Amino acid sequence: MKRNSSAAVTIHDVAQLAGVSPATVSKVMNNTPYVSEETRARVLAAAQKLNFRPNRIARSLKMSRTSTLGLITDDLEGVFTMSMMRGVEEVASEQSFSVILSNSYGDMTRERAHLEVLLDKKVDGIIVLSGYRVRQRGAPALALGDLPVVYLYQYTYDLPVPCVIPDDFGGAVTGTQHLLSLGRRRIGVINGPTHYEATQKRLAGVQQALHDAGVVFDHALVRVGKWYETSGYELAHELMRLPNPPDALFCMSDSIAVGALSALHELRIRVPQDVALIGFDNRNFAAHQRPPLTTVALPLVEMGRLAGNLLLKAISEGTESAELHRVTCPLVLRQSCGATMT
Amino acid sequence: MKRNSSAAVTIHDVAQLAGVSPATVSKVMNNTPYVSEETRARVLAAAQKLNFRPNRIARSLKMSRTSTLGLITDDLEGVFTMSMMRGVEEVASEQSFSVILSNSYGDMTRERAHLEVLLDKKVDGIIVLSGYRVRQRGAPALALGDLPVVYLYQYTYDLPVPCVIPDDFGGAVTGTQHLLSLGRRRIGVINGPTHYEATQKRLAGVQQALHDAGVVFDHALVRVGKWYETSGYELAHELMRLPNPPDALFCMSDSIAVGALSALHELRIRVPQDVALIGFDNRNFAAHQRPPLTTVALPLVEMGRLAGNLLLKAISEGTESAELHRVTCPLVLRQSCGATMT
DNA sequence: GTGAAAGCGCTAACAT
DNA sequence: ATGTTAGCGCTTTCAC
Repeated sequence: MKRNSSAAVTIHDVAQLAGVSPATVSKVMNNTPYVSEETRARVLAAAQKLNFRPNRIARSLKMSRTSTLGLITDDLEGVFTMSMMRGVEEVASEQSFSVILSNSYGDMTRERAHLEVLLDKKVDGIIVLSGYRVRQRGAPALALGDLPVVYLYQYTYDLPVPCVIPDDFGGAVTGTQHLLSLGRRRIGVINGPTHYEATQKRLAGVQQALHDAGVVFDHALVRVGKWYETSGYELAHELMRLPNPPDALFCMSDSIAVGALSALHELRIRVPQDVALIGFDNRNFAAHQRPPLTTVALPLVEMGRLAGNLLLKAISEGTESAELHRVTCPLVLRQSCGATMT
Repeated sequence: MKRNSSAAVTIHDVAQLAGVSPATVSKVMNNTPYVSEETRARVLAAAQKLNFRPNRIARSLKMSRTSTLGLITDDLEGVFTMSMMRGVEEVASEQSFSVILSNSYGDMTRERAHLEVLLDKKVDGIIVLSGYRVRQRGAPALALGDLPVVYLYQYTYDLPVPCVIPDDFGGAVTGTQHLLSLGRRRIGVINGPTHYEATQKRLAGVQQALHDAGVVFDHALVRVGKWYETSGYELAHELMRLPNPPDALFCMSDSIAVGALSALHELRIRVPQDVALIGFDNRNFAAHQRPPLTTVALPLVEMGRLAGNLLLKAISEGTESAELHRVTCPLVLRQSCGATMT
């Protein structure tokens, strides 16, 4: 077998073998109606025999559609990025679209360079993804003309494009209601840095749920730190040292919750009997804690899927909606709050 | 501005404006020598003015090279996948290659489908990545002809392709030597499930290092469990209950180490004073433990870079080496072993 | 129902 | 040093 055995079999070869014209083969391959059953069969047989696979590049050049999406992220290391990408890839491949992955590191020069390549390669649309928590940002680093775009885990007012973010507020409401339903009334909150929008939305959600339930919100029970374990550990200690300590801890990240859990263990405070503990994010380690961590999930895969679908829709329909989609954050019930298991 | 304002400006338009032939424009754009400085300047100016960007699809069709890599993974959720992808993306974009991302979920039917698309889209090469710990596997689900391929985080003997995996054995040796250098002699090992190759290599590494140092290896100090926190917690308890307990714990994943740490805290055993603790993987939570976890790093980004470079090299040189590359796992010094900090 | 012809935007001999 | 020509492999009017 010679080296270049892959010497492309083309539509011509098939045509010749089937005794028809290339045009007819094309019609058959694209399931155009009005081809006689008989020729269709002959062509198909020939294609099969030659193991013919249409050259998508040639097709793309002719049709100026590539069935390819660009996905550009500012963080190809972050813990949230991957699940969203997975969602995008899922819906894309369901419609036999491919996705080209680019990492800008949050650097506008790199973003522009990548966007240029994506434009040159004629992708049919682009998803601009942020790996960090929800943020507002401006237009892409390069004017994209009328190429469909959707923003994922971030939003913009500088461009009329669909944006997909989690409903942090609603998630916090859900988590708080859960705690409330379990009879907890003094709910401590360990939050992340205040400059994140998520931090504020989540705190607001707690307040709202408390208010709706007629429970007074005690500011003394709120602590702000980093998103990490160490913060959770220290701040849980602080909170439990209070004269009138909380009977529940709502940690605004699972990492914080794990740190808090460690503090609670150290203090011989039982979870969930003495203090109910709930996290946020649903990272995969949450299931492996003692006790397994109840948490409000970031619907990352769903968000990715939604973004992908919005983009695909924009591509096929040629119209975009500029809506801000907030995806529901569902409660994931495990043991750290003491609710019955399903 | 009309909707289809992006009405592609082509090489013809530039040629016309510059008053030369399309061929000349092409030469200029591709930096072919032997174009007079003067025309080059004129063409460049025209291109600039029209904001001309060559259509890579047309170029690809003509040259049958796409400057695109396919990356197919069996796990677009796993904790190791992302960093490797990042490495691949890095080296690819350094050479202005794009990478198309596909997820097979480890399913051969899906793998074949994705491979077909990648072939149809004429990618220049393919990386087949496993997101789970090192494994041996067979050929791709579809014959790839002479398209360059490299295996990442897995290897095969069914195909003469380069494979890139971490040096688990060497990493375990390094970790053990570190413990030894700190005066520890009774080294407990908490390992993952035995059916992983990594599990065996790492244990072998510990034995080797012990042997080299003339320290006898005590089988009673080895425990096998899952890769998760809960396992680490339970097995650390078991180990510390021993009549003659270990003075160091080598946990073969950071998750296990975190669980073990939790057990040690519970037992009021000080880390590192009473027991030195070392993990494996260098997950990002390792830095946020109390004390921060010393660990043997999985060189995932490096591995991705190497795989990418091998593929790029295979593409440009038209030749592959079928070597098995084991990438060194470096020690990441933090506080859980008591070594001086740098 | 099927085929001939033109062309998507580019590159690469080859000629000049 | 520059232009002419002939495709790359496919789709798509438009005849027949």
